[in-house]
Amino acid sequence: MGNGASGDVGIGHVGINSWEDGDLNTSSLSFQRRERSQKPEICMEDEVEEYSSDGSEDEVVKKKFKKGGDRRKHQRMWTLSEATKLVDGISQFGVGRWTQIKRLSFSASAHRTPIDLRDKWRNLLRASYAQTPTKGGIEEENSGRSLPKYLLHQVRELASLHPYPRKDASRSLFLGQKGVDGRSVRRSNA
DNA sequence: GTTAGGG
DNA sequence: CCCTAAC
Repeated sequence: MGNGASGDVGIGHVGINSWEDGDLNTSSLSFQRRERSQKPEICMEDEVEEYSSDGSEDEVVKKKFKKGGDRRKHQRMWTLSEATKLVDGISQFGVGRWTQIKRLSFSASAHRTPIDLRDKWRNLLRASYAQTPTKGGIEEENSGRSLPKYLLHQVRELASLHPYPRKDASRSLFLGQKGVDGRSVRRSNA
């Protein structure tokens, strides 16, 4: 718990993931690219993306290369917990508040920039839009690879509720009102 | 500085 | 995921 970032992220499986928290930014103008796509390639036997099955968050790079198929250089996989947290954050503050969401809901995430959240939301929207065609004849049933139905439903609700309310982020919520923060939407920048 | 859109 | 443009 050296950094305030580590709060709920419980990675107790492997002790190699040290690149969890701690902004290792070079603080320079030249290297603003962080160390994305350049993660320390630790060739371990098998790095499986496994969660604690219930409440523990997940945080592991998609580097599942077994003994026979070295497939490094992959992207990060957004998991259900992250998608849930994203949808949850949006349900709390509203769409288009990535910076705020990242600061509150993803404060423990070293990676995933506000832009990343928006990117994932875009993909989620695409999935929520391409679902439920159970009529007509085109059955694009989920191959079980996509997100759960309830998640898709939440995404659809949020998308239908407000595309991107640049006015207010609080109130008008009923999906999972966990406690609307009293912070005004006037969070100007530096 | 942040959000939005496209590659 | 990364870059660019607009707000």
